[in-house]
Amino acid sequence: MEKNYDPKQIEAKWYRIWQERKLFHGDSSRGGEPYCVLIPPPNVTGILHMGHALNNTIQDILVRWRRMQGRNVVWMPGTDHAGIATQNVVEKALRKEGKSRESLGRQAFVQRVWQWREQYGNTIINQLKRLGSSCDWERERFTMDEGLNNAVSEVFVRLYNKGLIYRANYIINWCPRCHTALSDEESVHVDTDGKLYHIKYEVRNQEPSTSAKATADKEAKSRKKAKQEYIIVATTRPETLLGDVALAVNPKDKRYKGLEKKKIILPILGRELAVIKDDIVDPVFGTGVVKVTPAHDPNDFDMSRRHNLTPINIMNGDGTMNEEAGPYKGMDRFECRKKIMVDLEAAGLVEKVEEHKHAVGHCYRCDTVVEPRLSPQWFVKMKPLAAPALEAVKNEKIQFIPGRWTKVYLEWMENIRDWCISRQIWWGHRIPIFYCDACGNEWAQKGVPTVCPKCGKDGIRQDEDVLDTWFSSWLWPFSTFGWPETNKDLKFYYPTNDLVTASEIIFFWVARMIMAGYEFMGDLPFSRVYIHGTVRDDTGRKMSKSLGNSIDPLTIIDEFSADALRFSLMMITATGQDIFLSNDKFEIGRNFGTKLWNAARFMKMHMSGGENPESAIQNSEIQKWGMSPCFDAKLLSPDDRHILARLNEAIAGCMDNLDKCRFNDVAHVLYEFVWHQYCDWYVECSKDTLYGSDMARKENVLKVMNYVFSNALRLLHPIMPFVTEELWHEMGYGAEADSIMVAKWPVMADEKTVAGWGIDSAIVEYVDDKHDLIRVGRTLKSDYEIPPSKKVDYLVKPNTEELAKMLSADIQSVKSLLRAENITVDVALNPGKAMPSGVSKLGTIYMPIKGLVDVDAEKKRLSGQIAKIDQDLSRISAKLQNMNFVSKAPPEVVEQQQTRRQELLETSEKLRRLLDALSTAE
RNA sequence: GGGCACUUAGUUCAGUGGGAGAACGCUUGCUUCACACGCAAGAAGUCACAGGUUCAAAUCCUGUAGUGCCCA
Repeated sequence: MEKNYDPKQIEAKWYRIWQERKLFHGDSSRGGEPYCVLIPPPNVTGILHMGHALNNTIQDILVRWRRMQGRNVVWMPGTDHAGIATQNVVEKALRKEGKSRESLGRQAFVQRVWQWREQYGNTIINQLKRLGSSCDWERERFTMDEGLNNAVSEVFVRLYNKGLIYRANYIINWCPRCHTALSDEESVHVDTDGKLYHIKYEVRNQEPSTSAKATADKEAKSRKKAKQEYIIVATTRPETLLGDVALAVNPKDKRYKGLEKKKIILPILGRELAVIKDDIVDPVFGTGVVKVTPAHDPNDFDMSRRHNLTPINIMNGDGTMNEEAGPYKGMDRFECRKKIMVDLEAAGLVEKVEEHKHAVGHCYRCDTVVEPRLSPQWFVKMKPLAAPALEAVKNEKIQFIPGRWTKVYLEWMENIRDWCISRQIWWGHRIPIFYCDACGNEWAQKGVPTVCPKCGKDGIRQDEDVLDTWFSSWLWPFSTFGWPETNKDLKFYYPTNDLVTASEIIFFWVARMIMAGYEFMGDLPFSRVYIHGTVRDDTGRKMSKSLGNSIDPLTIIDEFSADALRFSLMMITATGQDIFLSNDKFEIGRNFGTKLWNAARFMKMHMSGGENPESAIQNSEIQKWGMSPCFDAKLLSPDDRHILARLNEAIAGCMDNLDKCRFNDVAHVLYEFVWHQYCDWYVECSKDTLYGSDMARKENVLKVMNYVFSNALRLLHPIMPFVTEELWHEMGYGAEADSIMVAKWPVMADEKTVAGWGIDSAIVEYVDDKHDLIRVGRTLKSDYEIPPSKKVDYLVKPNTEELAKMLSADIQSVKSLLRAENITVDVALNPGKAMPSGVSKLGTIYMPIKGLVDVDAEKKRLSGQIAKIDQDLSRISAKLQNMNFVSKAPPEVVEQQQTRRQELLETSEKLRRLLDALSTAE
């Protein structure tokens, strides 16, 4: 074995073998207990980023764990056609060729997108494989494939016929760059520094007049007489005033009493505006008067419907002004904003301009400022669908982890708004609505009709729009299993179990899947939703390509290995908290992988005899050592027993934390166990035996090591699949279980077994105390600047006769860890002369040194320790003297404090005695 | 404007009623026969602030300040 683990070839090799052996594949005919996870389908345009890496590592951990537990597992993979994003990518490529989608035509364009997908659409899938994701690739789906297409039409037709899909002229979010409607969720609000423009609208007194001319004359007169009257209207988008049809005030606002009787003149265009009263107007905002622009603002649109006003659309789909904008026709919306302010300024109609922070909608695909726009679109009525989905979360049939997301979900569901599902693009599921030119019939159906079902004529057209991509994603939990056809797999794996995703798509995806699950399957789609955090850079910014602060997971895999990436992510990812990443954090995983590797190398070395092959272990059963406890319980040393006890704890910790999705705790448990318990203590303690000549003991220790190590490998496998598989075979365990992927998940040894191994709390405590003794002994050496390799003598005075006996029988390991020449163990020890000493949990340890002891320095050292303990001691004593504490605190807490006080007292006393001894021995 | 998080060692973060923890970094020593991607020893914190509840608060409650996110 190499000194350092080289993951490159090894990771590729195992992934290939796993796939060849179909270890990722689940099949309902195998029966058993199903476990199913659905991948949040990444975009076909996507490339793997840290968010994906985190998301998929978590899923892979769950899936590999359950597989090892013997569950019948499917991790359903696939990609999402990402309508707008993909269309954008292909249009960009076309532009480079000097073409446009219009010049190609719809059919050719769509064909071109398919070509693009064939060529590049697998990028992210291949990247997921490098990460080690054990998806059931035979089942890979695409939201535009035939089956899912079928599911989408089926759902559309059903909802349409149920009256839950309707078409309406409504204010939607319009992206002038993508040239399509967006759902509310796709318009991302960004706090923006804008301006609040206060504009003067001319007020004229409304007079009963018969002719416009007479009015005009009178007005001309009155204008001469009195100074002009104006009303101030505040707006953030002055260009939209061209589409104003009214002004509105709050009916309770006394300042504007009677205003409705007056006539307001729209600046520039000179249109007459009505004044309406509406509760929605906030009297505190701006001047309390708002302009009403129904075609360009959702609130204004609602008002226009309440007050029967006709909207005026002033903009084209590309964000330029149309003929209704008069002199501004053809201008871009932002250019128009500038120009109109210049003109208003010139006319003296600008009262003031204030700085104003407000949230502006941006297209989530291209970041263009979204324009509210009135247009005919298709919507899904969400209220009826929401009811069972709300109920499921309320009564905890579906659980969010962490639980706080429950509120976010309920909040959104309770105020759910209809879902705009039509998009004015070409790449996507075409809306299965047909129109008959002859009889005006409109209907929804699957497939392509040739004649109108009503009149039988053939002049029929299909709706031009396509569906929102999420309209196919929300069916993912069952469409991927072949719905609407029923089949064994669908029955077996649905409802699925855990969903792992980010908070960003709770509304987009999670909520809608729950609704679709109940509507179309009559059952929930999954029972747990684990929401992980967002990956940020180390300054807290979201990682994004445009900021250039993203860390490419593939670069990390190349530099550190996929295992290192996965393990590091898990170590630093607290449940549901955001993660702050920087490159050096991945060293954690790499170093840990190397540690594991070397631990295996060490064992192998001793099994094969190392430099003396003739001392190699001769045992035909050697392959089985990892699989079951083959060691002789009678030959177990305290250290053996201790590590076996710790293994049991680690198994319990992993199980418990995996169950609760506390992945960082799983990683910490394993890190602590493998590195500190196993490598730092157990392996070090065992060296004496391994390098010794007692072959029976040596073999027994190796049996324990193999047993512990193989369990550790299995516990680690879900997090670090590659290195654990490699070591599994390297250690020969593969002869027993073909792949660690399907090796048995470790279970705790039961009480009887543990007792049979001679493990009890006393032995575990003894070894813990022995470690403490060794630590204190080492500190003595270090404090006296004695090189660790220099052999010295120690004297130990154990606390009890019992401990003395145990330690004497076990002294060899202490000797080797302290690099001691000789250790004298004696309960009655009383060294007559001054020497460095320390107090451990097991007893007092002395280090006789040649030459003079610096008594003052030693006194200072001990005094320092005493001071620290006395501090603790006085705090605890105060507590125990407090009658309130003693009477009100639970007895076990009081008892615990008393015990602790006793321990501290003893330690303190021993230290004082050492201090005294220093003085008297002089 | 509403909601949700967060504030603990130099840094990144765990901890959630009874002895302040980890990793990295730092200091010192170590070419100890698995591993320098290592070993050993160490230094390092008014647990944001102010009140309250409690025998007991980093932990629960209220408020303040700052940071971030989501929704309108």
